[in-house]
Amino acid sequence: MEPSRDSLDHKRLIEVLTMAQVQTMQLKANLSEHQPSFELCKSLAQNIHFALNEAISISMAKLKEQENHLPPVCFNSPSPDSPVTGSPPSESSERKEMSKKRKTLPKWSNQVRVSPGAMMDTPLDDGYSWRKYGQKDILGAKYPRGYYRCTHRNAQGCLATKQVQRSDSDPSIFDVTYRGEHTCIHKLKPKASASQENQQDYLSLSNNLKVKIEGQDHEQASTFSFPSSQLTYLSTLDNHFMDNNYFSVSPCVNNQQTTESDFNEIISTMTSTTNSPVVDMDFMDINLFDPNNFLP
DNA sequence: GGGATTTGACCACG
DNA sequence: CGTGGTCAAATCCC
Repeated sequence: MEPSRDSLDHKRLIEVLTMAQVQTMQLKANLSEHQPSFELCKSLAQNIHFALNEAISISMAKLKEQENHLPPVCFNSPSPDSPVTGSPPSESSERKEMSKKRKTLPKWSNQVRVSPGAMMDTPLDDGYSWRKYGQKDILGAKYPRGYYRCTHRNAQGCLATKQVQRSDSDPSIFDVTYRGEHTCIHKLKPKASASQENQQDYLSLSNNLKVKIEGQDHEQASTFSFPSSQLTYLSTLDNHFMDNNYFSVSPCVNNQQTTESDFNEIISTMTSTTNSPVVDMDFMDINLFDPNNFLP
């Protein structure tokens, strides 16, 4: 039973808002710590901003949609194979029938920072079993890029692949780009059962894990971060293909003695300094990395 | 011996 | 034609 586009958008809206809420809790928790990580706060605030931006964008687009009685716009960008009734408006730009070979798979990337001491070549075990099928020196990059595909490609026809590249600026950061969704019946981590310690391993390895989802047709991208502490990433972001970014960690929320004012201050500061017209999709240009936007 | 990795060649795309 | 992604033979490792 195929859900309607409308319900998909609503679902997406809920996901995004849930995301914002989760990140907000994490931000609060972090601020209540003895030494709040500025980087973490910045990252969380940025993610919240993105999430809310997207939520507003969805809402406004839906509103416009209803006003104009236009066919629904779906914000669940992937799944290009789904035969959407209605003309795709993005087809105006004459793409010369992009050969069906590449570019058809959804793509998103993580930035994984491993703990500085552990300079392992395997940045982050994401729970899937990968098989390396290539390595390439990339122009301008200090380190080669590794190409991996799902081990079950032959057995189950799983087309998921990923690329891993070490950041040349910071060798402890790996840029992991996922492509395609896992169709394999996959057992999460053949190792130890999903014990708490094992999950703590994930945390220690992913000090700062960013997930960037990229649609194929538009440049719009959403970015979310996974902080090292109190990782409680609940949403599936886009359950079309986000399975392997699903980290379920015991929600060890800190004591909630955070002063609401501190938190609100940061948020208000952020929104006031980045008062962009939210609907525009170019919010990636917003200078969220200016520390002045976040300094208390 | 079987599966994973390495590595140069090949190919598609811009 | 250069670059990035994939193939596949050779090699490695258990």
